[in-house]
Amino acid sequence: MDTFSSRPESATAKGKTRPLTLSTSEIPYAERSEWLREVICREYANVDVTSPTRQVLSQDLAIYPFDNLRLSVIRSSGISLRRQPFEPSLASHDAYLAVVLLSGDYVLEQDGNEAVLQPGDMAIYDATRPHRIHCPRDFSKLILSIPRPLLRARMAGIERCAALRISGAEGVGAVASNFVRSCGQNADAFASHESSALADHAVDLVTLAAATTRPAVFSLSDSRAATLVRVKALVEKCLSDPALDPAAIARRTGLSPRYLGALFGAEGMSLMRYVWRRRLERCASDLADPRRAGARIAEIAFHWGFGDASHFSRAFKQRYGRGPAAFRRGL
Amino acid sequence: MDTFSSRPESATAKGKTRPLTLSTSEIPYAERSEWLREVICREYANVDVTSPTRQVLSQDLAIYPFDNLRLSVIRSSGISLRRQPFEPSLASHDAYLAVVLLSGDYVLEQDGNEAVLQPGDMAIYDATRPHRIHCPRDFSKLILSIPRPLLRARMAGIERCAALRISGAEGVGAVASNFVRSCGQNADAFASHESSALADHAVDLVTLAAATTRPAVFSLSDSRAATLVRVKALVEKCLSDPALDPAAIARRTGLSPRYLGALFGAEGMSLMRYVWRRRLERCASDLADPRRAGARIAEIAFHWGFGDASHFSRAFKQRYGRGPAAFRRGL
DNA sequence: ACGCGGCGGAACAAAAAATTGACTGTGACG
DNA sequence: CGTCACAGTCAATTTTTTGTTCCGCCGCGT
Repeated sequence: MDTFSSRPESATAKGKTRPLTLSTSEIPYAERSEWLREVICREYANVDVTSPTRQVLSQDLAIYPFDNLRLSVIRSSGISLRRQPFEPSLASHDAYLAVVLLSGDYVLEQDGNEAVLQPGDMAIYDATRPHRIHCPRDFSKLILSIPRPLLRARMAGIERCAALRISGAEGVGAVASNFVRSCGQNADAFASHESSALADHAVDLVTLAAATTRPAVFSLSDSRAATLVRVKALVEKCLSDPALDPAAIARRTGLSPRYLGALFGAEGMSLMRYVWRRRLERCASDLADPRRAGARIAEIAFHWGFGDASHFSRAFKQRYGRGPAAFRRGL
Repeated sequence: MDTFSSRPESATAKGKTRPLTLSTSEIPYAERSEWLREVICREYANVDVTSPTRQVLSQDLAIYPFDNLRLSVIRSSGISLRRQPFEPSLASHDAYLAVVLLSGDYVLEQDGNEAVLQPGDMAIYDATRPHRIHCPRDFSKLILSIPRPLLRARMAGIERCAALRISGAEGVGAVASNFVRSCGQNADAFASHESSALADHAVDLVTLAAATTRPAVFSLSDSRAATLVRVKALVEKCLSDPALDPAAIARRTGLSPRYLGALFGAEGMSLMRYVWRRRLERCASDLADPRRAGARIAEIAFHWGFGDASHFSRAFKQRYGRGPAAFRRGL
């Protein structure tokens, strides 16, 4: 278990995050292939590892915890990875991987799609389903591991995208790719609340770029799930409106209040309950945000649609165990 | 009205945004200064324009509408801008400007803060309040114009930050600076809904970086920060009074000397230390000013409240690395 | 060593804000 | 259609902030 060079640290006292670093450099040649397979299986997905050139494999990787995401910086010799149809998966691996190629060549195949990446390009694929990755020579890349629910919440049609290539040459793809690269370069210097904010932006930018690349896939309205996503997006926009009630949401979405109730009921939550939960989450996030350190608690509450400080205080304590003031001070 | 080269287009049918581009290249030398003043006043803020080197001014700018923001890409010869206290303002100019320096030198002063930028660095300032910008030679920059309400919604303490420098060398500042630069490079390719999403991210990142840079300013609560600003303004007025001591400031502000100390202590500086720094900066600015080339150094020092020339010389050397005379000769 | 002016700590009063408790309507869910 | 839980209100109570005064410390010039 401790063949590995350094240990993960979620966060030090100062709030800085420290990476888990791994390297083949200390591993005897004969064992590298097996060692690498174990590492990749443990950290990303169950795959077979082979060397396309029959040369000795080498790889260095640094994995930064990034709120719910993980950002990995990887330098590697040529390598081939393949995931077979029936590999079992750990729940913790139920994620999409967004890969940003820094140098070298990278070919990714999944579900009959083939993505050939140039340095700077990005690709998204589902780590839990069969895929093949082929890199004929030395290369380096970043990998952003995005838990499935997180991604699904922002992009309804995500299940339909396999090995989706996003050009890093221009437009939103370039911005997103650049952003992830900046994060990779500066990952040592982030405090934990910063990582968390940046992770949010990263997911958002990647999905935005994906949507731009493949508008067709995502507009196909599938069913209730798509509607739900739409409604949630609407709610998100209106959160700060104190006069937000089921009727208003119904009007703005063109659905009947009853149907809305049913939609959310299927998720085990009522519509208004969802709204309140989101509002509380926004407040909590503002309270934790140093940018808002000077703002009065009641102001934050009011800003997110609460009409009454005392009510807010109670609701908050109910959800987070401690009152808003306590929450702000000792996270 | 149509002295200008191309027209703004909010959005074409395809959703692409097109920049408004302006250039001095077609303007006769004699009219450039006036033309540039008009352009800057129309697009950004009412300022005076001068050439620090008495050379002919030249400037190219492209302004991209970016949802509620505007992103400008600017290349310019050396230039000095100054906004006076009582300039009237258009409502449309009620914005903060985030400037990202691409190349050259840039010195920005506002409310007693001085920001000296390296390429890659960022700074935020309030376009509606007095400020001075000094660029001794050719430079290029991006400007992100952020409407005040937009910024205020995300950052409680925004009113307090004047000429806030954000290092682009590392951490969140680097990510934010990079992001804005990416946006600038790809601004031609964005569809309007993309611009709008990116604008959101840009504001968020800039504020996040700002918060990281100056936690002290933001950890102050609103009212305390407001009194601090008030005190600083008072100090600014009295700088040249040699009999300015904590007691005098206390009397004039109606606060106790002790409280004043605590106020400045929160910013990591003591009251008199601040006064000194400001006096030195005023002296430095006078020393660099060709109009005062004839004034004796001691005269300048006395004028800004120093009582003793030798004391001044020592303090100056401590802050600026060289003595006042050397400073005046070669910057 | 001595006095002076500025600096920052502790104790404290007043004011403002946050939290709690008791009580009331209304919508959610069976 | 009844029950129940929970959003909202008002007043009482507790905690935090805002400033104050008093005091000792330190660096500086003599």
